[in-house]
Amino acid sequence: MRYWLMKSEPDVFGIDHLIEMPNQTEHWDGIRNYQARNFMRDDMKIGDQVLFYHSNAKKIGVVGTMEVVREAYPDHTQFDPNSKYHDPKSKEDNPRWIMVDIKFKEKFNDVVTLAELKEIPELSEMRLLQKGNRLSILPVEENEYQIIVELGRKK
DNA sequence: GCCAACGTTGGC
DNA sequence: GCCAACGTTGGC
Repeated sequence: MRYWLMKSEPDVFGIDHLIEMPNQTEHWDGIRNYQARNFMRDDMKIGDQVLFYHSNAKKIGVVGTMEVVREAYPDHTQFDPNSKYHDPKSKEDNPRWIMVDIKFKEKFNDVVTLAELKEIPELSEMRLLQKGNRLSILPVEENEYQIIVELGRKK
């Protein structure tokens, strides 16, 4: 089993949106970065555990956890001319972009903020905290995942 | 709103 | 293949 962190802007799709979805499950569409896509396509498996991260928010940080419930399949928004994620270069018979399905697991009482994460020595190697990181999907080490979930549950 | 740090595009 | 110009992400 692997561990991941996935970013989303709460104004667009936050953890509360996920909680309100049918079966508390939603497809993670709109990924248009090749590295992030490759993580989803090649390495993300059913049962993988995921930290839900709010970016561009009043309170930036990890807000809860989710689980992968469906592995990579084509992201339909790439073929929709009305979608902001429309990609005219992507062909139906050879889709460029894919997505996975994610199910809600747990919401912390409060955000484990980015500032807090930066202060924890054990997390100093986290990819999330490295300079210049902009990937919206990142692998997380098991111990890093455990530390963050423990912090969240104490909130 | 600013801007650093990327990633992508396209001319050559 | 190089690289300038442009676009995006995301923290502050």
